Amino acid sequence: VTEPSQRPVPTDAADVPLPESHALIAKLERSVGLTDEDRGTLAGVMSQRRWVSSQVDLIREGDRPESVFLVTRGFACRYKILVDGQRHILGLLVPGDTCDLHVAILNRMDHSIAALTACEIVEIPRSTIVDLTSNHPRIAQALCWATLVEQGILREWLTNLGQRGADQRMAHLFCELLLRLQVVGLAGETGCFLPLTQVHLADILGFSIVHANRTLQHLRFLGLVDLKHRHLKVPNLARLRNFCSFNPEYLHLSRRA
Amino acid sequence: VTEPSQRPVPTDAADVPLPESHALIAKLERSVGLTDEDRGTLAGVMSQRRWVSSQVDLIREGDRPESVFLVTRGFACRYKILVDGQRHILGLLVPGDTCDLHVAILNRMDHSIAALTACEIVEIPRSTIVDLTSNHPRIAQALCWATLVEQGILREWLTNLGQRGADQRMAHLFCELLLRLQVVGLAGETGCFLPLTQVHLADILGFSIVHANRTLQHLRFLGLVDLKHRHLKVPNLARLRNFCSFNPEYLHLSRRA
DNA sequence: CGCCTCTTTGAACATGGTCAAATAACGTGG
DNA sequence: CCACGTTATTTGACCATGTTCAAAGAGGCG
Repeated sequence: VTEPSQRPVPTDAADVPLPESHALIAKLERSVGLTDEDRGTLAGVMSQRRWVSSQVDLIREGDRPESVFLVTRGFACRYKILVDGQRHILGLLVPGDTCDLHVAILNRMDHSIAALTACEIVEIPRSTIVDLTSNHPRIAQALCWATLVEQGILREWLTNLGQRGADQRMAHLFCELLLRLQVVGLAGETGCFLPLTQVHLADILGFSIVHANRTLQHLRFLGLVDLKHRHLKVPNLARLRNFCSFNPEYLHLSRRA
Repeated sequence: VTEPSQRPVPTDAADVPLPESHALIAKLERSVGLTDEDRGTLAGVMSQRRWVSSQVDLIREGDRPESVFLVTRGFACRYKILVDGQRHILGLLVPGDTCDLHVAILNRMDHSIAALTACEIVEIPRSTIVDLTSNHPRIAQALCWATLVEQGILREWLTNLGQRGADQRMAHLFCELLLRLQVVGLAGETGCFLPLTQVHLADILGFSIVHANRTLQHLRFLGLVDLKHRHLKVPNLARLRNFCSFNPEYLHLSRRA
C-alpha cells in the first residue's frame, strides 16, 4: 500500500474533491498579474501529472532535492521525526501548494514531505524551475510570493504553539484550513473535506493524541466545529473566528493595493 | 529612549562586539559563489549605515514595507503582539541577517521587527532590492537562499515548541544561537555576548517568566550553560548538543557539495 | 542614593500527558 | 455480503509539567 504506482486512483481518491482546473494559477494570480503567456507556460508545466498513494514520502529529510512537487489534488504534509520517534507536522500542502524552492538552491532537505491522502502531483524538474525563474519574471515573483506566504503561515503556527491554549490553538488551525481551502474552491461556507485524523491534529498542534481528542470534543460541545469522517463542519464561522481571534492577514490573500 | 536618532552610539553600544567587516558578505559567500564585482556591489549597498536605539521598532505589523533592513551590529527580533497583550518572539536577527524580501513582494507586514540592543543597520530601499534581484543573479540567489535558511529555522523553532520539554527547548535555542554567532565571528568556542533577558527567553520559548527562570537555573545546575550579565557561557558544547539532540543541518551552513 | 528593571523564591493551581483498556469505523479477503 | 484484523476514537484515573500570584533581592544607571 505504500508503493507509488502508475495510476492507482486509490480507494480514497474518490473522496478527494476536484479543485478548480488550475488551483495554482488561480493562487498565483492573486499576488502578481500574470499574462496569457505566463498562464500558458504554467499550464504546460502542469500537464504532466501522476498519482501518489497515501502515506508515500515525496521526499525525505537529508535527500538532495531534484525536483519541486506541486500538489494538484489531495493533501500532503511536511514533517520531521525527532530522535524520540515523535513526528511533528510542520505544514500542510493543499491543492495548489508547491514544495517551495528548496530544490533550486538548498543542498539537502531539512524535513520530509509525505502524502496524507492519495495525491495527484506534478513533479517539476530543477531545470524547469531554473528556466521559469530566469525567463519568466512574473512567475518567478509569484513563486517567491508563495514562499513568503508559507513563511507567514509558519510564523502564525509558531505563535499558535507558543501562546494559545489547547482549544484556541485547534480552533485557529481549523479557521486557517477552511479559508485556505475556500480560496482554491475546495470548501463552502460551512465546511469542507478534511482528511486529518486526531493523530494528525496531535502531531500538528503538539498535543498528545488523548488531548487532541478531548480538545476536539470540547469544540464540538461548544458548537464551534465538528470533524468526523474526514469532513469538517463549521456551523458559525464568525463565532469560531472570534473564539480564537483569527486574523487572516498572515495569509496575504488580499490583492496588492 | 524609544526615539531613533542620528548617531546615538547609545550606552549599551559599547557592549555590542564588532563583527567581521562584512558579516553579510561572509554569510552569503557560504551559499553561492560571489564574484569580486558582486562583493563590490554589496559593499556599496552597505556603505550607508545608521544607528537605531534599543527598543525601537524598525517596522510594525500592518505597515507597508518600503525598505529591507540589514543588521550589521547588535540584535533585533521579529515579534507579534497577541490580543491578550502577550508578545511572541518569532525570530532573532543577529549581525549579517536581513529582514528578508517581504518588502519587494508583500503588501503588508504580518509581524513587527524591533531592535533588542542598539543596532547598526543598513536600510536598503525597495528599488535597490529590485535592481539587485534583476541585475545580479548570484546576489539574488544568495538572498533567496537566506530566506530559505530562515524558513528552516522557523520550522526548527516550530518543532522546538511543539515537541521538546522545557530544558531541551531552551538548550536547543542556545545551541543554535551560539553556532549562528560563531559563523559571523561573534562567538568563541565556549561563549558569546547574548543580550537576551529571561523575559525574552520566555517570549521566544512560550514560557512564563517564572518558568524561564527555573529552566535556566536548571541548565545552570546541570553545568550545561550559564547566561548572566548578557553573556552566555557553554563549558562543554558537545554535552549541551547531546543533551538536546541538536542537529545543525537545518541551518544549511555547509557549502554546496 | 534611589528608581527601575531583571532575577529569584514559594505555594497553590491549571493544563496537558501517560497508561491502560474499551468501543467504533474502515478495508480486505473469503 | 460478512468476518476479521487494523486503525482511529473515546474514556477514566493518576501523574508531570508549567502557570499564576505575590513578594523579596540584585544589579545597573542617573
